[in-house]
Amino acid sequence: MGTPTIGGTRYKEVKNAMLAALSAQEWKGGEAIPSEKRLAERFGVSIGTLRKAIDELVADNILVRHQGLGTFVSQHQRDRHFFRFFRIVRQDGDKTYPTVSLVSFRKAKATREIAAMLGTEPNARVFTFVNRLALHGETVMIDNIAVAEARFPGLTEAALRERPSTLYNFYQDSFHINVVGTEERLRVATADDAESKLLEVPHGTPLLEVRRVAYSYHHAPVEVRISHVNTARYEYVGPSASHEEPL
Amino acid sequence: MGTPTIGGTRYKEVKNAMLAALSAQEWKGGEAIPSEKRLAERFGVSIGTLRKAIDELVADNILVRHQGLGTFVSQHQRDRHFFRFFRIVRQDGDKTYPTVSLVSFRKAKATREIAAMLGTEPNARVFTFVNRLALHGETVMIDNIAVAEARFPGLTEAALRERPSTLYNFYQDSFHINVVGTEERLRVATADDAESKLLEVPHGTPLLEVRRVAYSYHHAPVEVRISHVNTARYEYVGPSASHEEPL
DNA sequence: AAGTGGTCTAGACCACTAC
DNA sequence: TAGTGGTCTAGACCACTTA
Repeated sequence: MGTPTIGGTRYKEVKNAMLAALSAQEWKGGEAIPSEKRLAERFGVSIGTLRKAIDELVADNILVRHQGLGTFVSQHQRDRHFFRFFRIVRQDGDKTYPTVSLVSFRKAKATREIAAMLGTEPNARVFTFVNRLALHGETVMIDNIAVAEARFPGLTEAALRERPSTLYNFYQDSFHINVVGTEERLRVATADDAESKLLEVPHGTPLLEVRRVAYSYHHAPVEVRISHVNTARYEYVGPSASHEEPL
Repeated sequence: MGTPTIGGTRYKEVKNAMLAALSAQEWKGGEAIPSEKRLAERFGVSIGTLRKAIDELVADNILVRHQGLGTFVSQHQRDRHFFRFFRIVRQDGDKTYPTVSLVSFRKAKATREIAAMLGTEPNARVFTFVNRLALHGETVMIDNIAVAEARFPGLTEAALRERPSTLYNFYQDSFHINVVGTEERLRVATADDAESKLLEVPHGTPLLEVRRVAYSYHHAPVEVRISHVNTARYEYVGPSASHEEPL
């Protein structure tokens, strides 16, 4: 193979070559990639080795296999792994999809903090917008979101408002950016004026703050999101740290 | 093989047989299991198939491989995956091991809620104890812990106090119980009288509440823990939802 | 040097999906 | 029926650890 990246082993080389192809949008979100046999020939490895590379990409949630159908570039929402990124559930455990509405949208310069998290230069231009999320008809969560203008050229309030699906799906379809992972930090914060109105709680009510950075391939930062959650009736589901299937 | 559990495929059967051997304490925490060659012969499968079973057990954090040395039953603390279970870090990202001190210990009947989480019958006898955790010399977190008496026969305050290592390591060494996964729910709570004294904050100060159930093999509940964290200078690190290694 | 896990091969057969 | 991924084999050679 062309060894686009030097990896210690054959299958890592194959994995990196496939990540490169994904970054170059040779295969786009939702599309099927070539069959294992064809890819094995293309990269000059046996099917077993090719499978090991794909195994890791599947473990990373970058690809999805469907027996008898093919292997596909992960798509958000449609793949029902929506709740991997949306972790707020009712305290009785009930999971529902949130109703999202856009509260504000503007262009701005990144604060030092946001720039650092986005990995851009300080003062880079960013789009910032605020979403209100409701569950069971009740506003539960306010998201403050920032993305780099350079990565989302031509993003408009109208496009955001009219997106047919989830935000990460919109990033994928309209900007060919695949969110494949996130990192989150949680702490307690309090409701400011705007939030107390939207959430219908008194000013200063303690809220759960979730600071998230979303990443694409190669851990490249895509989006920064600071969420404030009213946990009176809802809560955040943390990591499960085990994948053992029930018998 | 003896098919102790019916699994659709050979490697799942092998995996279940190995889980059974682990539950039966044939291989104990920290010990090496037999070599791949020997295990392949024992279960009557090829090495490749045996490896696939072990692959999953490693992915579940139940086994750990060391090239040239062997495959071992996961040990807490010693394996440095301590921070998989301890998720509180300073807001600047600094990670340190907590200093733990036992505040109280007693036998009691489980509340309905605790019994449900522990999977015991209502009113089952439990041990409940409280730990105070300090980071950088500052008390940051109070843990309220409950375990079933039936699973921890003869547990005493002295044994707890004198344990040489982490709690989960103590469970492993003294009761042969391996914690392999957790589930956590987070919300905002407030400091009660006892907590406000220990954490040196005013009564009613909002705290981050983490409700955790720890599981052993086959998702069997082992321990329930309700933690209250002062997030003024510390925070909770959430799931990362991606395992892609940096290049 | 001997023993371990890590990688890799070149197939085989099965189960599922679409036509 | 043809094409796909899912499982499985029976080896080979390499890299690492211990002695």
